[in-house]
Amino acid sequence: MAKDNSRTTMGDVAARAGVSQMTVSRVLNKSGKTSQTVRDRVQKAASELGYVHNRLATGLRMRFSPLVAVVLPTLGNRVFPEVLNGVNDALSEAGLRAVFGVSEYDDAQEEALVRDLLSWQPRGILLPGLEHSAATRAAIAGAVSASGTRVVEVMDIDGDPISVAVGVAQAEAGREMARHLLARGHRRIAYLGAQGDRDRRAAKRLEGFAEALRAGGGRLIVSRVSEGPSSLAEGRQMTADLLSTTKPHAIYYSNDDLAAGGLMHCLANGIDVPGQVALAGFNGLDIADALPLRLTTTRTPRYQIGFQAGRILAGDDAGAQMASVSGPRVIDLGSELVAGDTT
Amino acid sequence: MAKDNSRTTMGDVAARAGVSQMTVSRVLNKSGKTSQTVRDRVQKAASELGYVHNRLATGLRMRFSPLVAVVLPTLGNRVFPEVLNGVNDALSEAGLRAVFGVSEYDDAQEEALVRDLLSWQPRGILLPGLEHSAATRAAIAGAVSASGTRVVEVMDIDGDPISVAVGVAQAEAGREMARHLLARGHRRIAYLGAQGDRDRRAAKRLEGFAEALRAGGGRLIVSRVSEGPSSLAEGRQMTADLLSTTKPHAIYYSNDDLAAGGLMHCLANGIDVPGQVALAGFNGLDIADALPLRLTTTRTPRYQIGFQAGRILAGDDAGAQMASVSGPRVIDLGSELVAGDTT
DNA sequence: AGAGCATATGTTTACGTAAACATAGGTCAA
DNA sequence: TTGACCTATGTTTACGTAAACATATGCTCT
Repeated sequence: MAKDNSRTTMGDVAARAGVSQMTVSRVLNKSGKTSQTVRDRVQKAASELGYVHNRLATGLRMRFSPLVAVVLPTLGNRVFPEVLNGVNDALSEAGLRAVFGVSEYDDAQEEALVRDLLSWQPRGILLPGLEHSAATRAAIAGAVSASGTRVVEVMDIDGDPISVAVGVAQAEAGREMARHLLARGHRRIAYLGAQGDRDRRAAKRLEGFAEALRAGGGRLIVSRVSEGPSSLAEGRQMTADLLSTTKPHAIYYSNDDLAAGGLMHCLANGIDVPGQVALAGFNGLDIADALPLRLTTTRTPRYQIGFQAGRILAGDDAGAQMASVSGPRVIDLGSELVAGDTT
Repeated sequence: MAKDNSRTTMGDVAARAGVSQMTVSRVLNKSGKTSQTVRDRVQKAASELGYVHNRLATGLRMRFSPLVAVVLPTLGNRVFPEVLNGVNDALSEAGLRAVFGVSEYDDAQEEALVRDLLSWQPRGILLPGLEHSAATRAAIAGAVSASGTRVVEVMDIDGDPISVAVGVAQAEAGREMARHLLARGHRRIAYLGAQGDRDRRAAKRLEGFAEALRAGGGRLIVSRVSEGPSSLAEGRQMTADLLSTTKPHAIYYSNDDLAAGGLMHCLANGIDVPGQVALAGFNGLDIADALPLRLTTTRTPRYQIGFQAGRILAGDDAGAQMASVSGPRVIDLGSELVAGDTT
C-alpha cells in the first residue's frame, strides 16, 4: 500500500532501492546508462511503493508540459466529439494529453478559456476556426513567442491561419451544394441554420452557397437562423414553421442534425422528398446514411481533421516543421458532396 | 509583447513593479493584505508583460493540481460527450479543468489510462461504471490514501462504489422495459446490443430485462451482440439480419442508436411498427423524439450525471462531505421509461 | 604497469510558485 | 513617551523532477 500520508517520490524509491534519486529518474525514464541490477532493484522498489510519476514536476522542470490545450465551440454537436476523438488519439500516440474547454461559440468565452488553458503551459493549442478576438490572438502570440507554443486552427481553411489550419474549404462546399441543387432543377431555395451569427463556418458556407446560387440563376428566398444549438428537434420545428408559409424547391441546412430533423418532419407529414421539397445538409454524420432516404450532404473528415491537428501539435509530424519554417500553412483535407435521395 | 525567449514569471513582474515576488503572488491571488498602490502597480506590470500564471508550479507547490481526471469508455456514443459536458460545466464553475482519456470499453486500457491520468496528481477521478480491474482499483486506492483523491463512478449504481456512484439503476431499467413490453402484449422478444460483452451496464439491463420477462411469461428468443461500437448503421444492419430469419414481437436494443437504426430499417422496408414488430431503446437521445415515430426508450439524465459528479469531484458539494464521512454512497438520479409510438 | 577512457552512479541546481516565518513602520492607549 | 500591536511587505524554503556537472570503478592498449 501507499505511504502514510504524503505521496511517494523518487526519493522514497531511491532510499528503498539504495540508490540516488537521480538514478531512479534515469531508470524510470530509460535515459542515460544504468546497470541491469540497479534497474531491477529500482523497478521493484517503485512497484512495491506504488510510485506514481509526478508530471507537474516534470512539466515544471522541462520547458513545457505534455499537455495540449483544446478549445471546442460546443460538445452538443456530434462533430466536435469526433474531432476531439481524433486529437486525443493522435496525442495519446505521442504520450500527450488534452486539456479542453468549451467556448459555446462565444468570443469572450473563448478569450477567457484560452488564457486559462495557456496557464497549463501547453505545448500547443487547438482552436476552432480562423476568427478570434484581438485579445485571444495577443494571448496566443505571447505564448508562441515565450514558449514556442504550437497553434493549429481546425475545420476552416478560408482565411489566414495564425500558424497552421487543418480543415476544409467552407465557402467552396457551399458553392458546390448550390451547383448540385441547381443541377437537379431547384431554383427557389431556403436556408436554415442555428447558433445565431456565431457559427462563422456556416456563414461562410452560406455566402458561397448564395453566390453560386445567384450565378446559376437560382434564388435564396428565405434564410433563417435560430439562436440556440442545432438539434433534430430544432430542425424539425424550423422546417415545419418554414413550410407552413413558404414552398421552396429545396432547403439547405447548416448541418445534418437540422436536415435530418427536417426530413423527419416531411416523413411524418407525408411530404414528398424531393418531389415537394428537396433537402440538403452538411457534415455527413452517420445519420445521413441511415435514414429511410439517404440525405444529400457534404461529408467532412472530422476525425481526420482532429487526428492530423493532433499530430502537428504533438510535433511528430513533418507538416509541423514545414509550418514553422515557411509561415502560415493550410492543410485541406477535402470535403465531398454526397448526393443522396433527398435532392 | 512577451520577453525575448523565456517565459515571464512573477519575479519579472515583481522587478518591474518594484516589489518582491511574494507580493506579486499575493496581489494576483488576492490573498493576504496588499495596499491599493501596490496592487495597481503589480496589475499594470503584469498586464504590460503579458504575464501568464504557471499552474504547473502552483500544482506542484500546493498539494494537488486543479485538474480532475475523467475516464470515458468512448467518445463515439452521444452519451459520453454529454456526460463530459456536464462534468466540464461543474468543474469550470469551480475553476477546475478536466484531463480525460478514452478506454474503449477495455479493462487493460482503462488500467493504463488511470495510471497515466493519476500522474497529473488530479484532485479527483471519474470512472465509468463500477467494474474495474484489481490493478485499477489498487492504483486508485494508492492515490486515495496518498493524496485523498476523490473518486466518483458514473452511470451505474448497481453494485458497490469505491466511494461515490452517480447514475441510474441499470437492472431495474431493464425490468421496467420488460414489464412495459409485456403490458403491450409482446411475448417473444429479441435483444440486440453492441460493444461485445464489454458494456457491463448493458449486460445488467439485459439481465434485469430477461428476468422480468420470464417472470411475466415472456421469452427472450434471441440475443445478439455485435463486437463493434453502436451506430445507426449497425442497428439497421443487425435488425435487417435478425428479421430475415426471426419474427419477434419486439426488439429491445442496448441503446437508441441501434434502435433508431432498426426503426429506419422498418420504415424503409414498409415493416409496420409496432404492428409487425415493436422496438425499444435506451438512453432517450434526442433522436428518439424526432423520428417519425417516437421511439419507446428509457430516458437517462446524462448531463446531470456528469454535472453532479463534477460537483462532487470539485468538492463544493455537500454530498461529497457525506460520502467521505459515511463511506460508499450511491446517488440515484433516476431514469424514466418513455412510452413512444414504437411499442 | 600506467595513461586514457568508457561506464555507471552521485551531487548540485533550477524550474515557478506559495506557505511560513521575519521585519519595518505606523497607531494607539495609558 | 513607551511599548504592545497591527499592517504591509520582504526572505527563506520546499514542492518533485531532470539537466549539468562531478566522480569512482574498471577496462583497454601500449
